[in-house]
Amino acid sequence: MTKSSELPMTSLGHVTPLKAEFFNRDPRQVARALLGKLLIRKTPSGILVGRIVETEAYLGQGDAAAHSAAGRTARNSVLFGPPGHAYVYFIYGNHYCLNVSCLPDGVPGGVLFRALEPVAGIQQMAKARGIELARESDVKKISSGPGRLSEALGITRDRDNGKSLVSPRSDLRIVDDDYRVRRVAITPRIGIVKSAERPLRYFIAGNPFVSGRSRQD
DNA sequence: TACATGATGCCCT
DNA sequence: GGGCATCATGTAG
Repeated sequence: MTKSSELPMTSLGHVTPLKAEFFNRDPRQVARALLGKLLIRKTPSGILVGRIVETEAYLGQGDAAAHSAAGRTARNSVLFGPPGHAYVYFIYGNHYCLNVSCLPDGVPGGVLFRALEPVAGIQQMAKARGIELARESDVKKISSGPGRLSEALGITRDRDNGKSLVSPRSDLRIVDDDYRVRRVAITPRIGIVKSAERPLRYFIAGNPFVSGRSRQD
């Protein structure tokens, strides 16, 4: 509330930027709590805003699917650092995925952003994705998927890996606009082989912008 | 230095 | 529903 005046998004009304403490806990709690929050990207040509509708938790220890499972390396070091920082990695030769570090400095863990519901800067995001907004349903192609949302927001490893998501000066932040999530669904994570059965994927039940199979509640 | 693999998305059938 | 592009990273040799 105190910082809301710093953000040029008066059209969205009252918002509260999340602080580092929000991320200083178990990734499962963070993944659940992030649903309904707004991810905000400031660019030279405008503000991009998306509501977080789908996340996945990656536990530092005892989670074979997590990048941090085999210990600290140059690539995954952000996951071992302080909470509230962006961990961006390149995957399948084509896509970037955005995560946020959780837990105290020295303890690995993170949350993957899997899907956003476009809120503002929709035209600019569609352009970044190279898609035409011909029909209403085309909006769902903008940021329904981890690689898609990264492309929509212009997120890359060089530009964003290691960046704070809780600094007032950061061009990438998360805020709370008091949006109420009605119902949360929990399922196994998508696209992994190890620890594939663990229910660590969280999404807003019934939200049409959730990626892949949004059924189940 | 070489090689296998992956927290994906797109296009084709 | 399935195949494939495409490359950074980690590990083996």
